[in-house]
Amino acid sequence: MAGRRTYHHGDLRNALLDATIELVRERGAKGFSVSEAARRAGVSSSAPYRHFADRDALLAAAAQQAFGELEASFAELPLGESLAARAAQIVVAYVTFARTDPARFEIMFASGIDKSSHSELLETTRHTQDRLEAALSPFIPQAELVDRAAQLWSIAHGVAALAVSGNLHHVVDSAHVDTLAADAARTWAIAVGGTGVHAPTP
Amino acid sequence: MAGRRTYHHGDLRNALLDATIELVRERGAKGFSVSEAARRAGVSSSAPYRHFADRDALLAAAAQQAFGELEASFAELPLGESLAARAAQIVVAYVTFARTDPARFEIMFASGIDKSSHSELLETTRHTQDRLEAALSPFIPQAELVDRAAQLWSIAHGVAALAVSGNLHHVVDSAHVDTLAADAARTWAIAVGGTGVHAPTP
DNA sequence: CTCTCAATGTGAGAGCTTATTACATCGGAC
DNA sequence: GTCCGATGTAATAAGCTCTCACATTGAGAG
Repeated sequence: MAGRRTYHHGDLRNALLDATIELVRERGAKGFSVSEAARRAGVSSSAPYRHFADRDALLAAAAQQAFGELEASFAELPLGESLAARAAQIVVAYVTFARTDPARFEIMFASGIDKSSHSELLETTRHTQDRLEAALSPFIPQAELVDRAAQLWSIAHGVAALAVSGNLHHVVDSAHVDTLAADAARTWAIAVGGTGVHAPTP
Repeated sequence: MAGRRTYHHGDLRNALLDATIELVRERGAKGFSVSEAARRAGVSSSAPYRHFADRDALLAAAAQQAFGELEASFAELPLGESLAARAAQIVVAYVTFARTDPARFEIMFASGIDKSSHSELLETTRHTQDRLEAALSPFIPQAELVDRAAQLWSIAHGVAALAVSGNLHHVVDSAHVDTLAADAARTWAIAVGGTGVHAPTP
């Protein structure tokens, strides 16, 4: 793979994306460099610029891939029957995603890329948000839905970001993080949804 | 200030900290460079290394300053009489802090510095967390306190981080962000605290 | 089957950055 | 007044981003 024989790589774009995640895993987003990614893909340091406009574009593409994986993990959820159950599932899935491979999470949210200048990435996050709203919609009045979804996302994101960055110092093991996150979601859901199931929505 | 006459600057450390925040404000944490900070302080590019071990140390010092400012803004809160009131106040203060000057927030959480290798910074965040716990302690049983404080911090951090990074696309004005944040905090507090004032803890 | 061209990769290099090192300057302790 | 430690400078190595002219090749037109 590294020592190719042909002049053309064949799948450089994907090789670079793989190298990017691997590098962020090893050295953090800050330690990532286009040169090193090229080196690992076995091409010259200028080759990547045939596939990505600049360093940020490469990171943005990797971020987009990661968003896809997050959404995939949402798709596998059994989808509980009450708001509290769903909220807890979603938040735990989000936190698990972040903690299982912090590098992906770092690329998505802490690599310093300006989302507003990468429209396709903006589109992807918006899509993920739509999914979240869809999962909550049976339990929440239409008028509140968008804001409520944003709140739940905030809870998930807050726990994930603080846990990954090591700010929840008292939380030692991953089970504790999950418990904390699930409990926060359930607590929130109880007050939102009253009995847990919203009045039959049209 | 920039064009100094003396060989020695006199207050280079602080000048560099100021330049750092200013630079992050203008170009983001990624656009910050030690060279440019030195240039703005009117010294050579190697002078900063007399005051900070490396680029990260300078960012970490700026982050610590920002944590101090956050704590100061907490100190000014009137401290409501119910859990819901306090929770909402704290969360709104946190979100306001982040949105008023996103550069500070970016330095604190998204500049890529490894907190575990800057112990004094770790200490500072721990202290901020202690303050939060103290504010909630009258309303929450001792056994739950640490986790509950972490949850509230997560809510605040989640809203702030998502809002600052432009991920809450439907939230247009700052008033809406405040409302969303305050409502999330109150919702959470209602389920946590029952009537609002915790029963005398056993 | 050959020719050609657009896509893809290379090498060299400009201009930036971080960080180090030997040297210069200065203010305050003595 | 002298000296020394703290602070600033110049020069420089090494690495990074990104560009440009040039090399190579696969795939379609004829």
